[in-house]
Amino acid sequence: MEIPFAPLAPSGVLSLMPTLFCGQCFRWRETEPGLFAGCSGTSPALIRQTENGVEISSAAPPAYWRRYFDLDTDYPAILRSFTGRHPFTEAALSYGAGLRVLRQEPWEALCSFLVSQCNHIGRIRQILDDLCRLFGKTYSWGGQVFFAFPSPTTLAALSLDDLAPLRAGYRAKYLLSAARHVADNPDFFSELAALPLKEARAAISALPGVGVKVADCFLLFGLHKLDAFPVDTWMKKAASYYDPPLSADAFGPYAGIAQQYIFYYIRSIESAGKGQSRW
DNA sequence: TGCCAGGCCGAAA
DNA sequence: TTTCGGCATGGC
Repeated sequence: MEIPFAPLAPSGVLSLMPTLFCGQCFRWRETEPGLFAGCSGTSPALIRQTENGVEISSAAPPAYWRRYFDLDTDYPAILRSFTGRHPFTEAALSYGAGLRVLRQEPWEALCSFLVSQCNHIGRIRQILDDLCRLFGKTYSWGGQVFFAFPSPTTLAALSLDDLAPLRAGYRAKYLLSAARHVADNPDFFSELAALPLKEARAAISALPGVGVKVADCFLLFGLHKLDAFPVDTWMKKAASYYDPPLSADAFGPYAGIAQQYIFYYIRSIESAGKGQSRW
């Protein structure tokens, strides 16, 4: 049976490859060239990039995915505010054209970056896929099987032994403590979202395994606080690519967006140097 | 075999 | 306040 696709974004507005594979999320996969399968919340979707733009097939209403891809935020205006900062930034903005910072489910984003610490992209994806396959609800759409991200309540009821098959190492205990905290405080994320960046950062940093890096990644990718700026050792290592060093001060309230374009660009340079294919 | 990976934690200086 | 070893795991 033919799968119905509906227009989501016109050409030039949203580019799926940089958006889904820039390191802000880990569970989308490209099932065939230009076609991507993934799940947000309880909503599986197939999304494809065509010459006319992006089209989507999902049971969830278009408004859900418009919000997920942040299509009601004026990215051209934001990106214009970055012009003139530095030639390296200009190159990054050009390279990642169409990249948008997703409005992911906060719980999934928190878990994703707890798992990400001191880990490879491939293993992050593997661990999160296994987590969903083992403990998430199953959905089918378009002839494909999808696994939703398990809820905090579901994970809170598990033990370290239950998580052992994930091979997540010391990160497993961070997942469990976060799950138990959120399960005990159902309004945790909505309360954090209402706080200013500094206070929200302090609150999320109180969880075990959440340091400066995980906190800022969560604030940017989970709570869509666009001024969060997840500088990390990797970014510092890459400082040789730009002078003066990258600073959140240079990008104002949208430092997180600028950072992500630059991060994506640097990753491409590093991968090319190693002779690796797209990550 | 050794190093590294979108780090964090706790102890020591 | 900064520095540093340990922490789990697996790919290269």
